[in-house]
This record gives sequence, C-alpha cells and structure tokens, in this order.
Amino acid sequence: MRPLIHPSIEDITVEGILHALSDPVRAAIYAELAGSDYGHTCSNFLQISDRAIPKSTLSQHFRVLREAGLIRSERQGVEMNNTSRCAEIEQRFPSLIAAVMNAHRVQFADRARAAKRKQSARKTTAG
Amino acid sequence: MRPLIHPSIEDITVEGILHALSDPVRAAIYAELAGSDYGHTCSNFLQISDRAIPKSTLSQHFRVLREAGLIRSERQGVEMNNTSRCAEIEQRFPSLIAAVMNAHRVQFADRARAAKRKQSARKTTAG
DNA sequence: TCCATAGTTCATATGTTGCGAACTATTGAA
DNA sequence: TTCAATAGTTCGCAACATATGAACTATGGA
Repeated sequence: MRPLIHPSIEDITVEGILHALSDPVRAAIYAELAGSDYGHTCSNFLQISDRAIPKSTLSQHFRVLREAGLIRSERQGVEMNNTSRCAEIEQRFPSLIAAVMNAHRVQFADRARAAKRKQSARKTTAG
Repeated sequence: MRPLIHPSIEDITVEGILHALSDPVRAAIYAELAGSDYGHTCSNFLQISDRAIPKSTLSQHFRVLREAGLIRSERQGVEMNNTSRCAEIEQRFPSLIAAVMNAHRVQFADRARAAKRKQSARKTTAG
C-alpha cells in the first residue's frame, strides 16, 4: 500500500481545488468535513443523500480531495481520520473555500425550493 | 451549425462553473473577459502566455465557458463577441467569481516569485 | 492464527478532452 | 452572382480520466 500524498501548502493549485470541488459527491464530502471540528471516516459517506457510493469509488474521491490538498487523511487503527485543511487554504487563497461552499448551499436551497414548487403544482393540478 | 446554448441564470450550476474554471486556459480566457468592459473574439486567444492554442481546441473551451453560463457569445459579422456574465453570476453566487479569480492571481504571483528565485539561484551558483 | 472491518489497488468499460482536417457562416470584392 | 478570405464550428479518433466490481492489504480483537 503506497503512502498517502499530501501536497505542501505551496504546491496546492487552484485548478486542483476547483476540479476536486466540481464533483457534487466530493463537494458534499468536503462540506461535511469542513463544517465539523472532528474527523470523519471514509465509510461515513457510503451513503450520500439517498445515493449509495461504492467504496472503491469513495476511495478515489478521497484520494482526489487529498491530492488536491483539501483534506488530510491519517490512519487511526483500522479506519481513516479525514479532516479538512481549510485553515491552511484560507491563508493561501483567502475566501475561496467559503465562497465555493456558500455557492453550493445556494444551489442546494434553490433546488429544494424548485422541487417543492413542482410538488405543490402537481397537487393543485390533481385536486 | 447548431445554435449556441446559453443557460438561464437559474440553470447555472456550481459544478459547471468550477469545472469550467478548473482549466488554466479557460481561467485565463475568462479572467480577460471578466476584466474588460468590451467583448473579445475567440481568436484573440490563439496565443495565451507563450502557448499556441489550436482553434478547434479554443472553440471547445469557449463552448464549455458558454454552457457553464460564464460567458455570452454573440455573432457579430464574421466574428464572435464574447462577454462575461459575471454580474448575473455575482447575483446568484455572491463573491464566488471574485474569490476564484483572486486565487488564480495569487497562484500566478507565487509562481512568478518562485521562478525568479530559482533563476537568481542559478546565477549565483554559476558565478 | 484466524476473522472482521476499513480502505486501497487492479482491471476494464465507459466517458471526456485535445487537435488536425473538413466544414459552415459571413463579408467584401470582382 | 461567384469567388476568396476570415472566423468559428464540427467530426473523428487517439490519449487520457473516471466509475466500479473483484481482489488485495492493513489493523485490531478473539
């Protein structure tokens, strides 16, 4: 098993960060990690908003996040402890992460609102 | 020639924006468009920082930016007039674009600094 | 030593990207 | 009108990337 790669802060690239966060599954994982003050294991995410993620896929997603410099993964016994590196990134790329996470929240809220509207429209048409 | 696709503001996704801007060529194009108050043609970018971009590739890049909702392309005679949609995006995803563009600037500055350091190190070793 | 659990890696099928060649659209000149 | 020039787009294919089941590795406990 090859050692895990964690780029040093100056080797982190914008391209890498944006690419990593341009996938909704990875964005969801990262949002959870960045939003909590303790670590998460990989298998905490085998289920993401009603969608099952195969563990090999999950492992790849964590690798992308890790190698983009967004998270740090440390083995802790049989499992992994994954934490966000947001403080470091904030230092190098101020307000980038916050803006991206906020945008994801906006989009999530808009979608929920659209879905609700659609649902009530169905109800009125049916009734 | 199929008509150009411009998503309406509510159909613009964060994934799409991040993916579009995760490519350095596209980020450079977008930065130029967003930073000027007049439009640019595609062929203005056949050369980007000493690198030649084939026009078919350039056309694809513009398509990605356009379909992500980042730019608007309008035919003007024989050429295209490309303008950024940053005002609209700012409204939906506040400070996202600014943070991404700033991060790219930071990275560009850091790289230039690193290259300069390396160059002067070569000089002292040689002398 | 054996098993269970958590993740990683491999193989491969499927999807995406880059780019030369061929094409389309528009303008202007003959 | 026809022809050529210019600006972009589309096609086709090779190279690269991604998703996932199957096989594997690492760790801890019985």
